[in-house]
Amino acid sequence: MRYSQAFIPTLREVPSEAQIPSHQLMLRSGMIRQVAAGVYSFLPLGYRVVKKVIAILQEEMDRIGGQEFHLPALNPIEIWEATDRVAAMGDVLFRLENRRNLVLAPTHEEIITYHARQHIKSYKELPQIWYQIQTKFRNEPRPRSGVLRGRQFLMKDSYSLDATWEGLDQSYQKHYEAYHRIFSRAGLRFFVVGASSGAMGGSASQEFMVESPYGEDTCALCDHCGYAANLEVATSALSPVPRLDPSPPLELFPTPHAKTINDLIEQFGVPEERCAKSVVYIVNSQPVLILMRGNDELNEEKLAAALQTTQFRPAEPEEIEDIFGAAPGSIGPIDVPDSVRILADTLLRETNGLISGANKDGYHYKNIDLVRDVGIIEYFDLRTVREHEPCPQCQQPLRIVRAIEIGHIFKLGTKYSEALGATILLEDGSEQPIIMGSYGIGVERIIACYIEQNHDDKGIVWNPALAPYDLSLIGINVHKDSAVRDIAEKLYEQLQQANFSVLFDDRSASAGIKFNDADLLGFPLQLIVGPRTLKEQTVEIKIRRSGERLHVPLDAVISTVQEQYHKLSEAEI
RNA sequence: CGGGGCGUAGCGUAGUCCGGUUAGCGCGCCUGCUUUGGGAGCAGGAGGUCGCAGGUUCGAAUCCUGCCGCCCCGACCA
Repeated sequence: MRYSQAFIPTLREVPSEAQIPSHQLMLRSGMIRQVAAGVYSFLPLGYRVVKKVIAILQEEMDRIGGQEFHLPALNPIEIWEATDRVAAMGDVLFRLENRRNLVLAPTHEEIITYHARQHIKSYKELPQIWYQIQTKFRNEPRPRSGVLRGRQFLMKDSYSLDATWEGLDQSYQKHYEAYHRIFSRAGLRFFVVGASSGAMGGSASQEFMVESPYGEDTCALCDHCGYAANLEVATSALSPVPRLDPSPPLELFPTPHAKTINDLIEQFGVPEERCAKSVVYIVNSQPVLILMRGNDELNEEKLAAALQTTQFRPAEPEEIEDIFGAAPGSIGPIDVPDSVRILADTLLRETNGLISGANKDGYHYKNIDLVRDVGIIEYFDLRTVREHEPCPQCQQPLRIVRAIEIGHIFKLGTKYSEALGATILLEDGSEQPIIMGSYGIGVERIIACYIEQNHDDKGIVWNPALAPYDLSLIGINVHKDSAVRDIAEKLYEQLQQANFSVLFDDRSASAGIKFNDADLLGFPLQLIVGPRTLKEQTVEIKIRRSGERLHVPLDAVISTVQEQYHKLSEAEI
């Protein structure tokens, strides 16, 4: 491609809406332009990167036996009602209501299961891995960070169909390995965490994560043993609050100025871990009292897992007054109405000597014994892990980091096959729903994360794997200096014959503009043809990542480019 | 959906508080000449419904009301 003919609208200044480096650089390098919040056009340069990512995805999915589909983005709403996901997804699901009710698919479990139901009848036809790379639509309440969270985005989604749970394990493992290869080939530094399966349903789930301050997820990591978990499910090795023996007697005491756990600690000198914080949630319109140790933070994802529902919310202060007869700062587990279900974090399991509200304004109880004084308590892991707590595997301190999710693998089980009636006959003649897995990779996120990890103050630093072009061929004064022009044109031809994709900067712009644009676009190699080096019958090769410059005799240019390019490609893997 | 910020030419912005020439500047763009190894110089030029609608006023980018859009924080996130 000749630069003079190319549509690559680079920007010298950073558009004010872009806050993070990848967004700024994708705009500045002319890869993308915004059309609306969370909606972007990929311009030719950016789309070349998309296509390279897609090629990697296809190769690695094909390698594990995946078969590529192209499923429709327009789905009849009925199929989404059948799995109850119209309600589950709420406003995130785009709906079209002219003539026939349709939705824009945010994911494709339903359609995949629909086809499986149509045609898969026997265990003999399994396993299958079906995938596609397609545009997904999700009406995100808050798109952000450029293409990192869009309302329309490209996803590689795949689905495994198995007859047995062991088969699912194998399909899941294949994806795990394929995902490792994909992200490694893309040049990303990433890690894998155990994750919540959320509203998708199903059992095991892991997320592939890129550490970044701009991430929307938080993970607990152990640098010592490699433990890694999304904070939604992370645990630590903290010891439960030990029982006192003998159990001291229950005692009501006035606490007129204590509204919070910290007030109790400051005013009465009680140890934090002996305080039981009471939190009230309304779960399916029923009140639930949740006891947490001290100032431990309730984790709503864990609560959802414990309750097996996401239909809950914190109670309003007025509701708490109505139910407990006391303000939120004075409630506790003693003398609660029978209708209130009581949950407690496992750190409080069957312990005693606790201080908590008395359900009477201005009073607390001390020496509460959860076994002696409180009715039925259900114990669950409900707390949010904090920085420096001991790793659950090796007791070394945990690190808490922000991360961007680039891939997610799920053991779905039979949720969708049951809802849509996708069943098979087994060897013994019995009928059983197909056992499914679901696996996703965000294409734009790979690109944005790559740029987050590979840029400098001049621009992007592409590796061969994702680079939109292999190299920039820069002709200095091409339009005036016929010697430069002839050599550059000749190299342009030869490089293309040697199968390199080349952006030939044949513009009449000054050298500085060309150098800066080349650094901004950041192709792995720059080949600089100018009168200065041509006097010595050489041209210059600049390696973008290292900044290293080689002066190469004219007859050795192609072979040196091949050699350097090969080196850069090797370095990635 | 709650909180905050912003909306002036392709990009970045001044002016808005305190209404008053023809809305200013840098970059980019067009023409000409001179330049050309890290974002050239000179000269000339084009480009604006000041987000939209209504209101106040002799007069509105500026004040008031409503709406729309974008960004950030939070909630949400299969």
